[in-house]
Amino acid sequence: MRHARSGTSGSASGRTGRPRSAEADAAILAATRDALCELGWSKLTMGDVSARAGVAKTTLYRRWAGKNELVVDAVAELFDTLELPDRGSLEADVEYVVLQFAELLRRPEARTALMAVVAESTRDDALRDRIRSAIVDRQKRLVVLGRERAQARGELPYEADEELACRTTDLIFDVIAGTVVHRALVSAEPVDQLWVATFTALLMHGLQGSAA
Amino acid sequence: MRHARSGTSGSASGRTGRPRSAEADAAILAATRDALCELGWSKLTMGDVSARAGVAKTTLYRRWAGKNELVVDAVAELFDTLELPDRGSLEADVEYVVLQFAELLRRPEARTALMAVVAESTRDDALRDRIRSAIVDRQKRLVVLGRERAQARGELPYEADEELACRTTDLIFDVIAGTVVHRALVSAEPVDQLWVATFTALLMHGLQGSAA
Amino acid sequence: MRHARSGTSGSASGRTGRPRSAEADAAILAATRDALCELGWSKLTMGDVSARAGVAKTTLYRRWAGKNELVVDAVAELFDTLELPDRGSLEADVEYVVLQFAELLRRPEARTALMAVVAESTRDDALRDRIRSAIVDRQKRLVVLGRERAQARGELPYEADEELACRTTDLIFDVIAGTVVHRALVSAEPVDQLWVATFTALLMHGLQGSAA
Amino acid sequence: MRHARSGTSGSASGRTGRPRSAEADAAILAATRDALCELGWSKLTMGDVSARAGVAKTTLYRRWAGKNELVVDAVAELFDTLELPDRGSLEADVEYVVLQFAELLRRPEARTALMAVVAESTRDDALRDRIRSAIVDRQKRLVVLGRERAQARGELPYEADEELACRTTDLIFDVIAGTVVHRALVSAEPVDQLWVATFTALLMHGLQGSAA
DNA sequence: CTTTAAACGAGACGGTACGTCGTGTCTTGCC
DNA sequence: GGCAAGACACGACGTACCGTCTCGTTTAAAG
Repeated sequence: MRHARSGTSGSASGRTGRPRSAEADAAILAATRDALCELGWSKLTMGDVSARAGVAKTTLYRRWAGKNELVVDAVAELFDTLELPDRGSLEADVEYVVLQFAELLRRPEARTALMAVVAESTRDDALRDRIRSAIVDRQKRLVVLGRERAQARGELPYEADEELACRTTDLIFDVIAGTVVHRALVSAEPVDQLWVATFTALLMHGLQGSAA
Repeated sequence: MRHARSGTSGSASGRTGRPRSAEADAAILAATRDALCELGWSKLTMGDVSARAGVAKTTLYRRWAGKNELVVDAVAELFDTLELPDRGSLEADVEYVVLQFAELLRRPEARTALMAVVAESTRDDALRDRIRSAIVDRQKRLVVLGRERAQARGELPYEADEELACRTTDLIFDVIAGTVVHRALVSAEPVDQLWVATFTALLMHGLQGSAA
Repeated sequence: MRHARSGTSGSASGRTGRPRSAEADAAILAATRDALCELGWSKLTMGDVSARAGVAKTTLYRRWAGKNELVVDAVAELFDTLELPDRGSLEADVEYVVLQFAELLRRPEARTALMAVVAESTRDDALRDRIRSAIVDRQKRLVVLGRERAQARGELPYEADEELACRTTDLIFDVIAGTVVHRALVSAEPVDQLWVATFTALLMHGLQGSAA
Repeated sequence: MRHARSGTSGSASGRTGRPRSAEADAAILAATRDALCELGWSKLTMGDVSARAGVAKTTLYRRWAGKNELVVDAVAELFDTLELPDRGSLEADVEYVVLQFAELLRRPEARTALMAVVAESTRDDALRDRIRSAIVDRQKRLVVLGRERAQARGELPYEADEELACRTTDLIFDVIAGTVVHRALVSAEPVDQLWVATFTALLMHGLQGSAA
């Protein structure tokens, strides 16, 4: 997750020399989110972040290779706050996760950063991998969890074919995340209760029809 | 679409002085797409575009306010090439438009630019409107057209409630465009025949279920 | 004397584009001398000079390759103010030029800059040439002038051997300039009336003895 | 000569704790001269010196306050190698010392460092004193020695006025050192046999004339 | 022997300046 | 007036050193 000499991190990272400040890491990521809110992606500068964090620019570059990597880590922490409590039915679970995701996308730091790093990742394989591991794959867990619950409830059948199940999970993830992002950022229309209900209904019918 | 004195453009726009070169406009937009391919959004510069187009920087700024506006116009031309020939059934039409859109998103100039301008638009209302009018609303016609054909074929019922119809169109547009973009750029997985078929099936069931 | 496209300077320098600001040149050189006085050579920065001159850093670098070249030009203007009015005798002329040179070396901008650029020039041939042409060779004129006057007065014989005359001129120049600089900057002792008289006496005896 | 806790230096300086490494001192000064040769004054860095000496930066700063002080000590060791064997006459002694000094100034570490520290000393009184005690005053001994020998030989009269003798010594020192430095570094001309002979002749006539 | 305290290597740290690049504006002179 | 050329003020870039600090380790003399 960090630049150079990370990997093992912590205990045995390097035996000699002054150890890296853990406070600095936290301060930098928080400062990055602050700056994203105030300035947006394109006007965020490394110098500004370092100043907000009360840290030297070199300290920043020692840990992250650039703005892209820094922002991915900063917003990944936001995405990790998403949860999926059991709402009693698949439909309710879907509605809940859609609303929660939409709420996250109302936060200015998430709005401005998410599309920007994805845009950069189209020309930077390392960045794409970082986004995938730090954000995408971690959130897929919500879909997996919802599916398992629905299967336990008998709302969805168990899928014997492992690979098919995986493809379905990916598809559902892309449909939910993609549609919400498009609605919120591209169409720039509100993700309100009515829209969520309509979208969830469409998705439920789709799921049940496909599963049949 | 242009900066200052645009609208009518061309012949009678301003009475005195040398008229603006129409060749320059085309050259600039083409050069912008070239530069997007080679350099990507973040490394594309106004100076580089002007040099590629064989045009002075002032000429560029006389027409567009900045990089954002220029790139929106440049990629909008790409999106206008999308078409929807009648494939005989709603399902076939959907598959076709999904494939065509995915193909567009394989072009490097579209990949890198689309997400980037959307990211910028989260903090720039004028830019959001420009994107909406130059790209989003123009492509919504494909959904409307598909719907009308399906209704003519009897695959979908006519919707009396105008506003409901509009909301449904928007939803379908967000689902298709959002899902494909997410698959292609965020998940970074291929949009192949198998995936398209699965996605279309899900969508068809969703539509039929909701419409019932 | 300048960076790039100088040479012919002025009229036909470059036909097209905005011409370089002559005011900027003067402001930069003045700002450089100011900064040398206040900060000294080692704490003078290009950024500070550009700020004092009310000019962008790029404007500075467009004209000079670096601090060394800039400072040479800035102090060269100081050296050009040296004059040698006819004081009636060779001895008086020598005393006058020594005093005037010592006075120049009391100016903080000259003290700090002169030795520094010479130090740099030991590893930079281009800089050495620049110092030679902008400062050293221009001041040698004072020695030549003093010699001619002394010959006209009959204080010194005319030298038939051109090359010998040249070597003598160089030697006298090194003796006067070197000794005064060493006294003022290395020994850091005052160049007062008494010292000048003693030094001049030594020099006059040396000249007459050698010439005999 | 050193930073902190020097003065008394050596054995009883501080009673307890690990004593400073004498090897480190020598390695650092040697590394400094090496670096001066390779990089010159302005590109010499404390970090580089410490690396060459196989020593931590802290070890370096524990002994010297900065680059200036370090370099003064490093070149002072060079100057201490100058000697003045009895060549039989004042003239021969002068020629010898001039040649030896010129030879020292051909060494790149001396060329680049000498002028640089003098330049710095114009704004740093402590540095000027250090240069004076470590270099200037120590070399003045050569002039004093030459004078005493000449007096013993009867080439120069004994000077009763102590203060006048001292002023004369200083003047001769400034003339010799200043002229040679100016010839070698500012005029950047070779100090060859012919030039030395001419300069020495001038000086001898000057001395004899003044002494009369 | 231990203790004790400074020296030592390594390297992270907050700063400052570097020299370059991109932006958007301006000033020329030619069309 | 459009336009190419290019200078300009501004501000961010990523790097290099500065001199200080914080670690863990080593080393000699005092107890």
